[in-house]
Amino acid sequence: MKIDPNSAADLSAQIASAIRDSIVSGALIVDQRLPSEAELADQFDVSRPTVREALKRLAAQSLIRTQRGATGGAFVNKLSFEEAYPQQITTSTLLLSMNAVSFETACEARYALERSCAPLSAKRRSPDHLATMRAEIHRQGQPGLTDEAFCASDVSFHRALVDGAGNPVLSYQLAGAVEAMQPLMNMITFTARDRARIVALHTDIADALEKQDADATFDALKALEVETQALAQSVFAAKKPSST
Amino acid sequence: MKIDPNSAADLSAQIASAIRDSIVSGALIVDQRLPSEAELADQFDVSRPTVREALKRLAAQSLIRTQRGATGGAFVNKLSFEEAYPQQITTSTLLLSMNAVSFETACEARYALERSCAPLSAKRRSPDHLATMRAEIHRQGQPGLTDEAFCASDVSFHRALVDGAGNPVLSYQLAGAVEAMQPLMNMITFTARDRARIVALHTDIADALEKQDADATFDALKALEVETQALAQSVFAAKKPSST
DNA sequence: TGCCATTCAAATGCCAGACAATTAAAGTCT
DNA sequence: AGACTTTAATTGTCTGGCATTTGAATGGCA
Repeated sequence: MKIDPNSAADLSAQIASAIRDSIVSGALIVDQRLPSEAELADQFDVSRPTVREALKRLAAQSLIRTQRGATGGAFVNKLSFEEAYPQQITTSTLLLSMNAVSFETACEARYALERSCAPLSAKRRSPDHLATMRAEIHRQGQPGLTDEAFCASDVSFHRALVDGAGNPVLSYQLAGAVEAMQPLMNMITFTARDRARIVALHTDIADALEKQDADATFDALKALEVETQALAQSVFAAKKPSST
Repeated sequence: MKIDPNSAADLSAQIASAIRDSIVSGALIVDQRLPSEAELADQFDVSRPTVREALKRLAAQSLIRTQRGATGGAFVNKLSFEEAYPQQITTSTLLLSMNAVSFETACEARYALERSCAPLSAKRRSPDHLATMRAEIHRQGQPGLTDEAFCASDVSFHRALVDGAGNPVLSYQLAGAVEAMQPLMNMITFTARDRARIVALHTDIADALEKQDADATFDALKALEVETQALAQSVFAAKKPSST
């Protein structure tokens, strides 16, 4: 594990990169303690603050955790799906907002991914998942619900659908796509009529899942995408009544 | 933007979190310059090294970039898909290796996601994408190719398929799923017979895409998943000849 | 002996001040 | 006007130090 003091890159970035490589390659294993900051400073021939900056970089990616005290230090962190979710969501959200991704593109991706869960979820969904979906559908039908709360419930509904597939890798990947859409969805104002249509489609999905009918689930999701795209188009068209 | 000096959390983590929130919420916009380290230290009432640790955390997530010199400083970074790819891949790889995700689960997720690109890719794939896939297929047929090179070519092939859908959000999400599988695939040794079967299925996929036949693409991907799962099962069974 | 309080040492968290390196802008000379 | 020099601002790095946390060793007491 060596660094180049003459490189253009920051020393702390190089050190972080070296340690990261050791973790990814498996040279450092989970829960293994890294040398103390002072020892690392010696090894890399830099000062302690520089080492600390490197460690903070790794901590920001949840690759290590630090613990104070006598037996403390930096430890290789077991990256869990739970820890990775928020990062994935933050990154996805920023990607959408900073790259002028159209609603259409984001929506297309989201439903394409979600449909990929349909067959698995139809096969494996637990009664719990179904109950969550039914509960969210019920909430979505309540009058007086704000648009934000409606969207949040929508996210919960779809999370349950995705989690129903019983595949943590899928759930992780989908978390970004589904949750990152929320800011975009929040830009839409839902009329009572819109909500009724969406609730009806959600009910179709839940019914199909209850019957463990993969094809019907798939089709209902497809219908929901079409509905969502149409709704968005009409809302955006109304907001920006362009000339001619 | 305030922090609590009595909180249990590190000051640098709190500061990073505060700035991150400002970026995500849109209070800080792309390319906007943050106050200098000295000014931030004043504002948050901490020392400069502490501010620096916070900034390095944000830099590790590509949320800011720093520039030295007279007009330098920390700037809100426009997070691009290209920057986000490697992070996504690193995270996905670690998630798989650290959480004892079975080959079966990872493979299932990967192909489920990939199949979601099939209809779009069949519609939109450019001649370029097709050419890349054909080239990789040809490479995969070459004798003397190492298993690692074969797997790398496999990844390129599937990347082309995914990119063919022409949806950057999909490409981003899939990058993690496809590339993170590579270390797992590398554990498999491919016989010439295995490779021939895979190449045949790859050819089926390319043919279907060329004809813009979404259903055939979907089915060929399904067949490839079945083949891959069977292959992995036989390899793992051979490696671990359990008792009885 | 067994248990509890105390002390100790190791490690991270934080700070102050300083210097080096870089870079663009302002100033100066031809 | 253009090329060169100076200057100021900013990040990158180092030194040294103190505060805080925390587990472990120590020692006293029942």
